[in-house]
Amino acid sequence: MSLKVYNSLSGKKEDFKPITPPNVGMYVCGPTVYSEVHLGNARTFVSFDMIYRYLKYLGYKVRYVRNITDAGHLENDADIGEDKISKKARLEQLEPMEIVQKYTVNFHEVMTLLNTYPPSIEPTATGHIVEQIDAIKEMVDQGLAYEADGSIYFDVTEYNKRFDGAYGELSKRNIEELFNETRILEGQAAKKNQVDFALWKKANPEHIMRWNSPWSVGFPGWHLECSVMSSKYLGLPFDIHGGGMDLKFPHHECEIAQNKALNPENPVQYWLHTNMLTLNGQRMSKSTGNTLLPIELFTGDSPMLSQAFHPMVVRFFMMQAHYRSVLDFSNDGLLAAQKGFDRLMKVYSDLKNFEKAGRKSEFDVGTLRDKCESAMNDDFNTPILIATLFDGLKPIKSILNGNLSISSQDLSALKDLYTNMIEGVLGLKTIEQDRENEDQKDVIIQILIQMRTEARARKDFTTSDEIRDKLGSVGITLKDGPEGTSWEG
RNA sequence: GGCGCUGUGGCCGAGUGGCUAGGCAGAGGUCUGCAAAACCUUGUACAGCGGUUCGAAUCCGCUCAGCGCCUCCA
Repeated sequence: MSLKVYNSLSGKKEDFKPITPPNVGMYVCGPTVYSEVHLGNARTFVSFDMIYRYLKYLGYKVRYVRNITDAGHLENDADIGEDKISKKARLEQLEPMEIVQKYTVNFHEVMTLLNTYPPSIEPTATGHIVEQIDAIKEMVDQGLAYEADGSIYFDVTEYNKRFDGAYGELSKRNIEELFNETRILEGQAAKKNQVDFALWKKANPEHIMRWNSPWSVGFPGWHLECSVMSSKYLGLPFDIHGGGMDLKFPHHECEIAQNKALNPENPVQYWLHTNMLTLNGQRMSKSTGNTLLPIELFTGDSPMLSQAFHPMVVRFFMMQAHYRSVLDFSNDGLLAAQKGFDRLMKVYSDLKNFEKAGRKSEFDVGTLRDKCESAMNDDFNTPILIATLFDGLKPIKSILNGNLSISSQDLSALKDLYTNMIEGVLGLKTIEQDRENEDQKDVIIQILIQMRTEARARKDFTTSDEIRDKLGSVGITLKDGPEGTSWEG
């Protein structure tokens, strides 16, 4: 069975056929680095990281391009629009590139904690001003963009005439209605039409991010960087373009228009969009205080959380939902995910250390692998993959305690399967403890355990229970098993 | 108002025209001085009302509820 992906452009699941196999080009819209990366961003990039990982698992050679938007992101589409980066810079009294640096570093830190691979290329908008100016010139020459008061706008009406009403093909939007919805905004008379969007904006005197261009000293429009950088590094057409659903319109719609203006064929084969994330059932919003930063999740520093959650638990939680479904973050959901994650990883880690293979196999690794792969081949269905991995836990436990025989060949295939799926595809890794600290703690607790064992041996349960209860009150749980007592906490 | 999505057992969350999702919690059992842990077993759910069908939670229609996008957003 081969990979199928849901293409937002057609609204259907389609067979995935790269243009030049085994190479795959994938472009994902990255963050605008003007504030700390938030959970929704993180989910999108974790989703595409999983997609990247699975494509690699299938043997594709993937060039994964994810941009950093560090300029040109307008606050709104009116002429009074201001660049997000420079606005923040004025607020914080910093150089614009200082803001960019600060939040780029923050973004990378969070992505590293969530165990995502870095993209193959991570281009910045400010590093491609020349290319953007060239693209604008080309569009002006073709009559698909016009100048107004030092700024350049894309002429959507003209584009639609030449491309058979293509504007709106991705977001399924009716261009006529967009025209009718025209609102009168102060100071935006320069545009011929409300739906036209900026390719170049003339900078106001107080605007501190600015570059020379043939038209004015200014900065590029937001949508242009992605068109320019995706085509520069992946060529046109390329295989996959991804991003959050909220970018479908206008951002991706505009990207398609720009790319078609520069090169008439469809720029992208498969458009993949990840769904949004809610927090306690509501959309995240700074104004209502319903927000959560990844860092707050990892440290537990939020009134919404009862405890800290390890980045791997967060990632596991995300992988338990399909990337095209809305995912609701809640403390209870994370708590349940943590338990499931621990159970899965415990057995997985025991499996890795298990060496006692038998002569024949009573367990069919191939069937399990097929199930894992068909789950992922069906538009990257990670919830099914995880369910399948859990299904495998029972026979694995039987193998571990000697009730089920497995050949050495199958044992290594089984280990490979779990490693490939858990670490490779899902991008999960075992939570490593602070070993040194743990060891010291263990020595102390072992002494108490021994005292309790002695008390129990002489049936002095008052003393033994006192030890257990006092340890319990500081969060250490004793577990009596057939091979003695162990602890957790 | 426009476009789109969702409504699944206590909670989270897949899927599907007839065949076990899975996780968490709960219940029963094994073990144990007791407890915890661990292990084993266990749930017959799919918003409501109509319709199509031999058969629908799965397809169609309506109703109700919720959500997202439509302005910057991943």
